[in-house]
Amino acid sequence: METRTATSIFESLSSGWRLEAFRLLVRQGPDGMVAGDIASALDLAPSSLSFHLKALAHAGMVTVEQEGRFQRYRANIPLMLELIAYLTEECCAGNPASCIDLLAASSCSTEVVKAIAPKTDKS
Amino acid sequence: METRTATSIFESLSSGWRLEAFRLLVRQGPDGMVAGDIASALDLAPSSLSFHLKALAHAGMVTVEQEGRFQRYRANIPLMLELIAYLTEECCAGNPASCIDLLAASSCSTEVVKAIAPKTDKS
DNA sequence: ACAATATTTCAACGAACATTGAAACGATGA
DNA sequence: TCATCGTTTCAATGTTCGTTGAAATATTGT
Repeated sequence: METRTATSIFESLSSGWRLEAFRLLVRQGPDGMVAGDIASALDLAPSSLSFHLKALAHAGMVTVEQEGRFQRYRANIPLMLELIAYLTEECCAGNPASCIDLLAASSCSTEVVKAIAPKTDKS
Repeated sequence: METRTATSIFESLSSGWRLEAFRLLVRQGPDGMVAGDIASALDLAPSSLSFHLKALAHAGMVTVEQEGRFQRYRANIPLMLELIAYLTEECCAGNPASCIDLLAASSCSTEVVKAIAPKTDKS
């Protein structure tokens, strides 16, 4: 991932409204949400939400699909994970062992470990 | 992690200079770097670098320690991982299976898997 | 075609950010 | 203590961001 891409994503997540909108869409998963419902959920003016969704879409963090008279937005999970990889790869490169130890404390890694653990330990 | 904390961090990483500085410090690991060396490495005016380091420090992404007449900066790796956990926990909560599949494709998770794999498989 | 609905675009205003150079601060060594 | 070095602070400037309300666009149902 290029620096410019990463800064664009970070900028898109640097607003409270945009971060809440993105996390809301992450929670909805593949179903996504239409603009009006997002605006209602966040209690934000449609005009302002559109501004923020456009910023998220420009950064690639959400996708939009026309659905009748609605616009359905979805979180771009793969890109989110690319961003995480971008941040962590340098850490791992430097001192993999300590980075892994720290990652083990994160909730998502915990999920990963739980998914892998059964193969390593029966207890 | 609170939304406000996360947006503060994202904002701190939304500038090219700050992202480069942070990644540089991540690469240096526990050794960190003094301000002047960071300025040289990035070819940035000391005054401007100070502005950006202050922003990173305010967000908690770097720590600073006086060392004689130098100021030594270090990346706050644990906070970076907390941020990753903040982003990924919602994803995992919704549909753990697909989130794990996607995580497996990320470079750092690859490192994690490599670290765990030997316990699970001798090949 | 017309009206209603969903959403975006636009202009304008105020607020916040980034760069610059000069000045100030604090630590060091002669 | 004096000069020097490393770094930060400050003020000024130009740029970018966020909200608002009105207008425009696009889709649907009558």
